[in-house]
Amino acid sequence: MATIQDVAREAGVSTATVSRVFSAPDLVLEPTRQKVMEAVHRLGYEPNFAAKSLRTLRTEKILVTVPDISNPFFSAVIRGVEEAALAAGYSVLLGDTRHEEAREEQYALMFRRKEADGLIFLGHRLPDILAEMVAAKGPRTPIVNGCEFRPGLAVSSAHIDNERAAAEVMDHLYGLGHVRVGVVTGPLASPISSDRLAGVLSAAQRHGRASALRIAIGDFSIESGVRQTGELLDEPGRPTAIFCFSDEMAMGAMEAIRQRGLDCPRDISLVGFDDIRFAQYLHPQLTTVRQPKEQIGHEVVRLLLDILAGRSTALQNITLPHQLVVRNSTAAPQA
Amino acid sequence: MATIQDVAREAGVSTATVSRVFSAPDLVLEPTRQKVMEAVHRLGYEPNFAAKSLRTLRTEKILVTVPDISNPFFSAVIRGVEEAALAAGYSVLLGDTRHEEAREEQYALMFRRKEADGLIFLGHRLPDILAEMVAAKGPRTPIVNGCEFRPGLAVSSAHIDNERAAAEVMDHLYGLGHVRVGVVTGPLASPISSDRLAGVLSAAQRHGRASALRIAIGDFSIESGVRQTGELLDEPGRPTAIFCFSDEMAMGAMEAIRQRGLDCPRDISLVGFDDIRFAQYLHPQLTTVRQPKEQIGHEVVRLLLDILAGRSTALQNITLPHQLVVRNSTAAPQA
DNA sequence: CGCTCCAATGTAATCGAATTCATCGATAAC
DNA sequence: GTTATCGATGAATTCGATTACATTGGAGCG
Repeated sequence: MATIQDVAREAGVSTATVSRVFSAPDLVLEPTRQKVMEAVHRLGYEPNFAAKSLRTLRTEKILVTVPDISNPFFSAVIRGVEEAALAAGYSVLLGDTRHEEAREEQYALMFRRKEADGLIFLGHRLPDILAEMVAAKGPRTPIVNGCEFRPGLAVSSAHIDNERAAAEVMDHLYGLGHVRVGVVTGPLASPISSDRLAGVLSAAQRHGRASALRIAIGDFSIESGVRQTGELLDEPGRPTAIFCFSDEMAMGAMEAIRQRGLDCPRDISLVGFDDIRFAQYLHPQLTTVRQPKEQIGHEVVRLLLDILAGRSTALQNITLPHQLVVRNSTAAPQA
Repeated sequence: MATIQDVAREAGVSTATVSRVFSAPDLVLEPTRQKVMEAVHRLGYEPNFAAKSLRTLRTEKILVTVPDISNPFFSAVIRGVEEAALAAGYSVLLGDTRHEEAREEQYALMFRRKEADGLIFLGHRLPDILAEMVAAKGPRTPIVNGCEFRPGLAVSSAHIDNERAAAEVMDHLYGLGHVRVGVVTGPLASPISSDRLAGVLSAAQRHGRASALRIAIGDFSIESGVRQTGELLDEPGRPTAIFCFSDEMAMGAMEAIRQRGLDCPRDISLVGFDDIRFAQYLHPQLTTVRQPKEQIGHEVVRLLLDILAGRSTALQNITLPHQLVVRNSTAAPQA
């Protein structure tokens, strides 16, 4: 591969001029620029990334860690991230942490080695190494959280109001006349689950139905949806409605409902969360909470770019609008 | 951030020794190593990636381009890639090309700038820049193709026997007694579609049913599944079975079938392709062709690592086993 | 005509780690 | 006791691009 020296020699100019042709073309005379570009094409020159990065201390990369790429919710957020990043001239380094702390730490090290200019994490944990960086540099550390919001982390973030969204789901179900409602949460360690659960509880109390509430703890997977919903359905005083904290668990819930010879929504109403793109093609079409997935991706990148450009000084925790999408999986309970 | 010089000074040794502590620990005496490591921890030193990369000409990264990450089939393959890459000390740079040539070229340039040691592309197109590299360096170019196989590209690859898999699907349908079969393909520009179509045609001819075959061209999306299946169902001489070249299109097909008041599998049998993890949770559970998604990811990384390590000299086009998974969406046609 | 100023370009230092070659001291061999 | 050998470490070069600073030549002005 040709280097900048080769191009300079070929074009009969200095390396500085060649460099300027790329980074500040208006500083160089048109005929010179042409000469250089010809040499560039003749040699098939492409600037060496490592050299450039070493000199400028910039990588033009954003590291994004995600608990599970195969989850359609996250892949939609990532699409948004990629889109916004690319538009700003950054590319995306993707890390699937598989919910494992060891992997999260591995990617944290990559970031510390300066393999990326900024870090976006879509989970709820911040590895110690990064927490130290945040403690040291404050809100100007180029680390941003997406989808979740944990005030203690002291990083900017973009997310929906999970508590309110969950309360709205419960309002919808109680409004239809349901009394006994079963809820399948995600792991309660994540704010995404605990916030939603808080919304569920407050709505239940407001409606005077707290004692008829049944809670099961899932892990956002289809399989846990099958299992936990199954348990809720098999208890005495079967609920007439199930609220799962993810669409995937709701898919599992549908299976559990069918396995018991029940019908959704006739016997059991079902609500999911996220509005992944498959939700409207399930049968019955799933009532769920739409998260602005791409928009979360865009916002999170915007927050990060503001930090990188030195434009932002204070933390920003952005709440984006969600929407309860009522489809065919919810109905009034049978008389 | 501390540099290797800082560590050397702190530990009272030369930079060479510090460097050796990391890259060749057995060349340095234990007490020295300890001294260095203490300094490393005291300063929180982490080698600068760009500097290392500039010197060694290696990035320890693999660039993976994929037509669409939000497609569960691809995200499963990517998981396999990530797993194998990480195990070998590489990290994954992910590029979502969204089926757009412009983006494919953008990532091709990244590769040429040496931002990654190797490239895995999961689509069917190889940008010109890369084709030139392959032409120049031959089979030792660290570029590998996954999922698809186009002999003309002259790169190693891992994939299933799409033609045979499609033929097996048709055998299954004809075996159940179906005569009029509708097929929804993907874009025929990709071998993945054209190979499967070849399998469909040969099976149809073998069974003497070629004239009862109806072909519609989709684009692998749910929406195109709804649309194309709809058209097939509305034609005179409605097929009794539909074979979609992806599970997502089959989800769309289910919707089209329901929209017309028909029942799957009673009125229409349905077969998908890929066996994404949602396939078994659809209702009815989807009969489909299982691709060894993670394994494709593993193999493709293995092929690439062989090239990078100089172990392989010739092209390798690896065919992995697929499996027809018969579930509830296929049945004998009504009498 | 001589001086200043500026635009265009060149020279050379620099980024941080890896690595070649040199050095030093200790041990082994004769 | 001298010298070859080897193991551990250091000094200095290198990777390829960016950029501060230096240089050159021509335009503009008095």
